[in-house]
Amino acid sequence: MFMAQTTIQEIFSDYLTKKPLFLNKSALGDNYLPENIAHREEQIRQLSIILAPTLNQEKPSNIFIYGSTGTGKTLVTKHVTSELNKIAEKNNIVVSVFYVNCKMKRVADTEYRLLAYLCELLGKNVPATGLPTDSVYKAFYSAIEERKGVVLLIIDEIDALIKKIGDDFLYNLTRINQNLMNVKCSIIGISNDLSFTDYLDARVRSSLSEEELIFPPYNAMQLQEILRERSKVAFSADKNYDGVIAKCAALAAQEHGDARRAIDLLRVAGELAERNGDTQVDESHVSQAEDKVDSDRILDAIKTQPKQTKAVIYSVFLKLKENERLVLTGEVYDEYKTACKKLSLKILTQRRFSDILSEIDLLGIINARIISKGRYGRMREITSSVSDDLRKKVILCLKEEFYF
DNA sequence: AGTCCACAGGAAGGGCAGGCGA
DNA sequence: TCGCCTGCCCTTCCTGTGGACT
Repeated sequence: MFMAQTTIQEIFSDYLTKKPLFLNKSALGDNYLPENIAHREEQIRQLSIILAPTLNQEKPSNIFIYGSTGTGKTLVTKHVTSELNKIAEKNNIVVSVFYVNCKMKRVADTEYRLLAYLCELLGKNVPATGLPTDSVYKAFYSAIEERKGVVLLIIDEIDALIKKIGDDFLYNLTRINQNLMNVKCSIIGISNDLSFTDYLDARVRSSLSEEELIFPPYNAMQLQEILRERSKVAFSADKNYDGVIAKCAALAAQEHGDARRAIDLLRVAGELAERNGDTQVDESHVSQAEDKVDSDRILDAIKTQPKQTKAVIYSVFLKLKENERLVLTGEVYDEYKTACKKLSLKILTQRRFSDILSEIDLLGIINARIISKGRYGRMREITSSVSDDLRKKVILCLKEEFYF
């Protein structure tokens, strides 16, 4: 007991006396808005031009923004709209900006939930279930109407939502101004999927993408510059981080120039160094960070899933461990049934099971493709999109959660 | 050319939790 | 409180399908 206490005291006093690696870790966080956004000058300029009529109380065009993950779409949009807000406020112009991310599970992943969430943002509470959708629309319209002036709705990861619920919702949104008297409402849709508009009805497509902006991926040099800017704020100034930054940038550039990944790598490398008690971040920390960033993302995604989905993931991974490379739908369903019996969980039908497989495919946890084995049937061929180590970790993690 | 497998995935509907108005 | 409505999750029933086999 006494030993333990000294150890705790040692840890805490060590922490206090040691010079911290991080000065301001939030500069490497998800919600950090830097003052200068490097290599996005053109996109910022274009977006500002499109949104400028707002300041005359005119409705700006609806905008569609494309680009793969970590190309600065959300950041630029938030930056430009917040600048717009500042100027509007200074000149007593009424502009309201609302941001929703459709990937938020059980918050904005159906038409009803998204509308309910928007109502909440607009200051009107709508119950989580029970109301007909058209009355939620009415609540939404009246909440917007109270705003006056111009309302900008930023809908992030809109491709994920539309693939799930179809484009009727977008059709209603594009006609929103017909239902509004005092307010002009514009939509800024953000999509990771460049071919997303293929899914849309022609009418929706033309009215939603009155303007289009494309965000190209960053190259390694650009990523380095971004990281250098951030590291100036995040870390103590007396150390040299060039090697570390170069490595983070190179790794992220391989993954279609994803700046978020580069920043995550740098942050996690710093955290690992700090935890080890090292005084300097070096390239070995980045290598460790690479594994950790991937596994944390997948583990987080899995932890927030409902029980049945977890059981399906568990069965897939367990079967993959046996079969090494790939598994087929039928095999996994059998494994799933066994797992459910063990867990005294209700066994869902193959139909529902098939839908859950599609969902975890969309989450990027597995890769499934439909193959035909001739007279031996048509089925999904499932491979893992995560490393063996991580798969083992997930199995252990779920075992712990399920108590066996 | 026709058959047949083992599913994929669409359509319809049931049960449940929860809201609303009378 | 009650009857009726809704969205969500799920089941049941069904049609469609690519290609090995006959």
